[in-house]
Order: sequence, then structure tokens, then C-alpha cells
Amino acid sequence: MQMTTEQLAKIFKALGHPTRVKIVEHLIHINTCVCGEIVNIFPFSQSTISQHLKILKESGIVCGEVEGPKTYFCVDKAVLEEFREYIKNL
Amino acid sequence: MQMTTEQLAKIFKALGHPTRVKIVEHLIHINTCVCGEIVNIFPFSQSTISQHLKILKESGIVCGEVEGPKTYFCVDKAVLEEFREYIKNL
DNA sequence: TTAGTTTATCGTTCATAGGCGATGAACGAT
DNA sequence: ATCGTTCATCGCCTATGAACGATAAACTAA
Repeated sequence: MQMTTEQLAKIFKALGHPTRVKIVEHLIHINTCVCGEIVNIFPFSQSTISQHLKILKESGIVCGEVEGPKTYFCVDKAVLEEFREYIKNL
Repeated sequence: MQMTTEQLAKIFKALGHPTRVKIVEHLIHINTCVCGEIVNIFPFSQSTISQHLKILKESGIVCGEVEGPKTYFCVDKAVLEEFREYIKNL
């Protein structure tokens, strides 16, 4: 399956902020984590981080699973792989 | 040489618009071209395309050489390679 | 010199992004 | 049932983005 230019641009846009790049790098390293953990890493409020995570989720590069009061975030590996392929073939 | 997160985010941001993604794809295909050629491809005004090219240039992924009244744009291959490497190692 | 070509920039308008605090919703533990 | 925890969302504000037309700047050709 091929990504559309719009989907691609949406992922690029989601990664177009230093904090969101770092969040994704962090998620790749530790595989999965909750919002609060990310809030502790960055000098921004909980609402700001939650907003960043929402943008990443909407782009498709990150997914979140609600478990009780917590939400576990992780990188969508299939989407990441498609994204990597696109860049490779660019 | 390693790109900073800020530089990376700037490239991502520059690519965070469908038109700019298509411009970069086009530049990679035809190697180099002038602004007017790109204007003819897209349904946007000359000033809008010029602005998109400026954003791409400022991110570093594209460079432009002025020759007389024309400006020849092309993708900076070194930057593109660094960018590719980053994604690959992500 | 004048006219035409090509591109960049300016100023404007409307929409979206980025940050925050406050609040609400969902849940677990007491 | 109540309290504390965790996260999402709302409302607000300021800043930036996206598009346009108009104009300026740089050059070429007649």
C-alpha cells in the first residue's frame, strides 16, 4: 500500500516540531510509555504534551491505548516502516 | 556531522505541506529547474510558489542559484543524504 | 533606452499552531 | 462514596502559516 502525499505531509508536519521529534525518538527507544512520563522529561505543561501526542496520533505515526486512567503511547511500526521506505526511495 | 533536532524539525516542517513535498519530489526527478517551471505545474500563484521555495531553501533541503533573472533550484544532496541517514537510524 | 521576462518581497487577509491554566472524564484505591 | 491520579479537552492569547495581488529588482533583448 502506498501513502498519499497528503498522508506523508501530515507525518512530516507532525514531526515539524523539536519536541515532537524528541517524543518520537523517546518512544522508539523505550517502546511504550504513558503521557506522564513524557511530561516529566520536557519543560512543558501536561496539556501541551498531551496536545503534541494528539498531533502525533492524528498523523498516524504514533498510537495510544487507553488502559484504565492511563494511556500507553507507542510508535506505529508499520507506519514508520512505510515512512522509512518513502524516504529511502526518494 | 550530526544534525541537531532543531535542524531536523525544520526540514520536517518544510516538508509538512503537500505542495512542498511534491516540489521536492519534482526537483529530485528533474535534478534542477527554475521557479517558473514549478509555477506551471501547480495551481498556485507565482508568489505562493516562490514562498514555498523560500521555506524549502531555509530548511536546507533545497538550494537555489541565481543566474541572470532566473533562479535554478535543486535538492541539496548532502543534506538529503544526512536526512535519509537519520530516518534510517531512527 | 525601453520593453519584456523572471523572481523575490511586501502588505493584507484568514486560518492554524503553540503555549498555558482550568476543568472534566475515567479509573483505582481507600 | 470519596479522594487522588491520569489524561484529554476547552477557552484564551499570541505568533506563525498560507494564499493572493501588487510591486520592486535584476537581467535580456530589441
